[in-house]
Amino acid sequence: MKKTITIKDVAKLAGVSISTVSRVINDSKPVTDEIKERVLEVIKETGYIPNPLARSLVTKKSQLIGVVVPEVSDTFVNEILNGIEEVAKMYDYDILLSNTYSDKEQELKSLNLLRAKQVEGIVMISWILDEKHVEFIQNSGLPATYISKTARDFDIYTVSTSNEAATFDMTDHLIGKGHKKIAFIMTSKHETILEMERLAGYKDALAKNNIEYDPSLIKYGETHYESGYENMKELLDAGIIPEAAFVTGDEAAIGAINAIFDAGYRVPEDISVAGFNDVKIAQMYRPKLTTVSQPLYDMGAVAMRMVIKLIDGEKIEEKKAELPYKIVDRESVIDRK
Amino acid sequence: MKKTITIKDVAKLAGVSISTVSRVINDSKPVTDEIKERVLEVIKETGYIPNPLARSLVTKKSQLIGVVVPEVSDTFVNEILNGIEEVAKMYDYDILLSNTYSDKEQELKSLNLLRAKQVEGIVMISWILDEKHVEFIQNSGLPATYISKTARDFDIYTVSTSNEAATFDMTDHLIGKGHKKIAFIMTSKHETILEMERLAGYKDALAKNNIEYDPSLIKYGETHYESGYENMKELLDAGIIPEAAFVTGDEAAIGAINAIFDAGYRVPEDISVAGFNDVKIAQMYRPKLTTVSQPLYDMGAVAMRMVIKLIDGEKIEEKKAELPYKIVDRESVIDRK
DNA sequence: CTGAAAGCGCTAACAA
DNA sequence: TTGTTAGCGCTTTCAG
Repeated sequence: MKKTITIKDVAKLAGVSISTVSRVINDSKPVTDEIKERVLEVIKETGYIPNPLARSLVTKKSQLIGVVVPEVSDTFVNEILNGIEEVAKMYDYDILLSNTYSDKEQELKSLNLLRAKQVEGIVMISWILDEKHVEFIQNSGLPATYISKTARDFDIYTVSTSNEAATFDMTDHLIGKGHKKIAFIMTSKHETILEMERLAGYKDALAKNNIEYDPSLIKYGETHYESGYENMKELLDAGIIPEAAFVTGDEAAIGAINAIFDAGYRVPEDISVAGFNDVKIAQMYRPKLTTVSQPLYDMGAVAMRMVIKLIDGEKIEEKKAELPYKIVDRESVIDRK
Repeated sequence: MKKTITIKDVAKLAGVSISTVSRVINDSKPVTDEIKERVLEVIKETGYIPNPLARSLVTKKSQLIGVVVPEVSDTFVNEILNGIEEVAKMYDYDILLSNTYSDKEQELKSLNLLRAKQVEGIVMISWILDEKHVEFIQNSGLPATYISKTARDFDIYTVSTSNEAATFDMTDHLIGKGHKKIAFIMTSKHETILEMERLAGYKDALAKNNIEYDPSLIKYGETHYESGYENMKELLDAGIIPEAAFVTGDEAAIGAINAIFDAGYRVPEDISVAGFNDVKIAQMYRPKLTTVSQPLYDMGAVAMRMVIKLIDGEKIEEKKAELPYKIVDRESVIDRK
């Protein structure tokens, strides 16, 4: 173990007081050039690094921002994370990452933990916002932004894309391609706000096109591959063969496609499949996935930028940043007309 | 802003000294039950959380472990990370993540940064170990482990799988399936240790089976999808149509498969393709990828466990943990015999 | 078993 | 411009 060298050592070696040293490292106050140089010299020689812990303790600034995510290994989350990280680095913040596995209990724990760790702000990715958490964060007085699909009803800083509108558009797009019997496989559970909004979008599109709503075409699940596979398989096993399936997540959509393959059908010739998010694999997979593209990276970047502004006490005009989505038409949806 | 409540407040409210409060939160010394309860009561009421910064400052333990990775969004890295995180959480450590984009310069910076942040140990994932970095870490006296494919020559704590043996085995496996003209697409650049080891494995397998080595079948690249696609495309465009392609990374392998598709060939009927790593998508993709499976999660877990042992001053018998790999035979390789 | 006091490494008044 | 000093919130001797 190496003895760690402190500000005192530097001061002694340079023959000045510790405050002077402090001043040169932060250049917070003027210091004579000559002395400054001498101190810098010593710092270089000794390889001294200020202890950020001690510094944080007094300044109450940790240069840490807490990021809570439902699941790091989810590619969707991953791409948002890239945006978050980039901006954090740009402003010299470090990130404390907390994985909640979409567990509400764990989410609260993470929040607590992060607060304890003295983070200066929080970015939270959560499909479904919980009143309790919002309250918790607001009580803590910490600057925070949410990346979510269901933040509309809260008076908080959010970045999102319009979930309902996107669902509507994709459904409408599918109908436009001549599909009528459209399975709707959600990557969210029953009775959540997310589900309600999506279902509303789906139903509205149906209604607009005079197609009757058929509940047996609806499935609830999760974002991962297996969930999509299972749900589609259940449909097929039940003898329900849709013309198209709209799965609200790309990984799950690919799962669905594989289930279709395994049941002996072709995609898109027999059944078209559309996804949501436009994650990397959407382009890697064959057939390339038709999906709703969201500016994932940007969402992360914007959210992070917002908390930093909040930390710095800058004003933000608009609490809700709604980023644009778009339909990306690739190979997994066929034109039936 | 809420006034944060400190140990002093708790002490006053409970009518005891701060040392007593400290004792009950750490239960480091015996405290009368009655008093203990009173203090606990106050803590609950006030929602007091000890400031870890202050604590770390005196104990010199940050409960932080630095993890430096080449690229978080790489699925390979991601799965290792899961193992790392799980173990960290188990032992109550937090993780400070640093992304280097495989840049040697950045790697050194990250290391410095982490050290400054007072991490107690380091886990580093790096394909190619650099003498400088190893030296840096060793000088810092920080407990560290490396997850790497090329750590053999250093006297450091490493977890890895045998790169050369795995390459040999897969090549041999391909040959066993009746392939002779086997393209070898590496996800590493020319003139790296990694490349040399892999090439050695490949050549040895060829030699063992009396197949002549053909340099025009060899390509160098990177781990990502695009790189695999490009390399395969170049081969095909040059009129070189192998019977099989061994790509030393799954994402790149899928890229290669797509290049083959786009050129109008079938996989595996026309060209077999094998990958390396057995990342999640290897099973999601169709045809399912034949690949070398490495216990990614375990590698992360083992590495993390090692640093923690190191931090705790426990002895570790073996500096090199070499984890087993295995050939996973799925659908992307056909039997030609 | 409990309290007083020192001190972790640093910043920020306050004097000089 | 510089040094002295008082903390930041906590743990840990050291007395009692």
